Amino acid sequence: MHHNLVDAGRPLFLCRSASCKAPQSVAATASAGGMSQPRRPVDFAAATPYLVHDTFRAMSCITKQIAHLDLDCFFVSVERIKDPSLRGKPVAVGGAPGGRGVVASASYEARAFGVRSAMASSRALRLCPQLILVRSRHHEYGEISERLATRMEEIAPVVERASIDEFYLDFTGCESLYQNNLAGFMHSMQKMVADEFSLPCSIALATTKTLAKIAVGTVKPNGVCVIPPGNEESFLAPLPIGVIPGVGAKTEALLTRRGFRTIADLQAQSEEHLCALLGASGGWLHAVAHGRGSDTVSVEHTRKSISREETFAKDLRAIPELEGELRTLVEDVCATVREKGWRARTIQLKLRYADFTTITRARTIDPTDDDPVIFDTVQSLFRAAYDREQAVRLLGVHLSNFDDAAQMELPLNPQRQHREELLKAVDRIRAKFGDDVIHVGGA
DNA sequence: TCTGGGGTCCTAGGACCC
DNA sequence: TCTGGGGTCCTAGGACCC
Repeated sequence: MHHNLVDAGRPLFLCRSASCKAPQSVAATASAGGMSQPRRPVDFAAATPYLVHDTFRAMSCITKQIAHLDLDCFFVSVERIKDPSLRGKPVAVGGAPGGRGVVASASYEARAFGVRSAMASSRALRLCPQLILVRSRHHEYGEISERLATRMEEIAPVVERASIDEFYLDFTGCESLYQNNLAGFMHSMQKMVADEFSLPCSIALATTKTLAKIAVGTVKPNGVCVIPPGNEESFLAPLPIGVIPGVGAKTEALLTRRGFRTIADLQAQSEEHLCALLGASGGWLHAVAHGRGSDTVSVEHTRKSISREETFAKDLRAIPELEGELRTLVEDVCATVREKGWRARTIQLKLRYADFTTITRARTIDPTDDDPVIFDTVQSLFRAAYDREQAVRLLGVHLSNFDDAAQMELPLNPQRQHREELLKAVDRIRAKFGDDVIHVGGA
């Protein structure tokens, strides 16, 4: 993702990425008409010789064919499978309405009332009193997303899981496997997702990831959009700059102040001018406005950080209580790290006060996955940082800078081995009986 | 309006090293 | 007496995404 275009009004860097919010304006999309469905499903094992052939072709001809598949209000759609009575109604999945929850996903019926994701649930209910709020079941959504990705890997050559509800598929050079009718195949794929998973989705096909993502936003929900090569600039021109993934509220405000409204306004500027405004990120923005950008769909992805945080139902001040919360967060996050077989080097505490000011404090130590070691570090960071005048709204523990334990491991000494087994056993007990039944003591 | 939780990436500035 | 230059690592903060 590219972020940080703007910091305190100053232009900063922008990196590469692809993800974006839904655009408001819908450009004429060159959807291929009269498309026929492929006659048979593609068997990729059998197709390998073609793939090799097509890969060479793809390398020599530059034009990519990248699809972006985006599940429409995914969490709500999953809840509607479980409870069909939610169909056609304003529904939001999210946190407790009485507490401090926010909306994670809103149905299009709810969006008509102005309900948006990340909005406080209480505000959503004021905007739409008949709104049905459903508690989020993230685990379930993750499993369905996983199954869908696996299914897509059977019918598309290269699949990147961009998020729980977004996927990129690279069809470059494989047109012949789809009867030279990729546009038609987009519709087949959409139908497959509807038939086999009961999930609505939107799909766009374009020459870069960023463009496909922008395009899909113009046809949601339940749309298909194909941008034929060569039509990138004219497609983008009328869209507002805010649809570009990486241009968030701050950057949009900065650009608006400078008189930019549509992507056409960006296209009219030289790269130098945009760089003068935004620093090096201006170059990236210039490329995206002209329909260029990241076109590498990559299959594998390694996590760079693992974190847990919790906003309390009521602000807390008592130190034993706060440290108890920290202990739970540490145990949680450590279990995940051990599951992966990793060890973290950088341990970060996050502290948000009642007035929403947020600080982070980090320390880098020898690689570890050991609860007490990490807890001691977090506790000392907390004791040094906590301003006792203020009540605490949120605490978080964030681990990063991983050493792959399997990779770096020298043979374990017996003590270390014993410790590993102890920690794993504790994880199993916690998983079975709950987090509070057992804690690990010092090494 | 009153702001979740999980991430990614980027910047600046300082420490430290050669 | 006035102050190099490049590189890397670490920390804090922030923009942005779903």
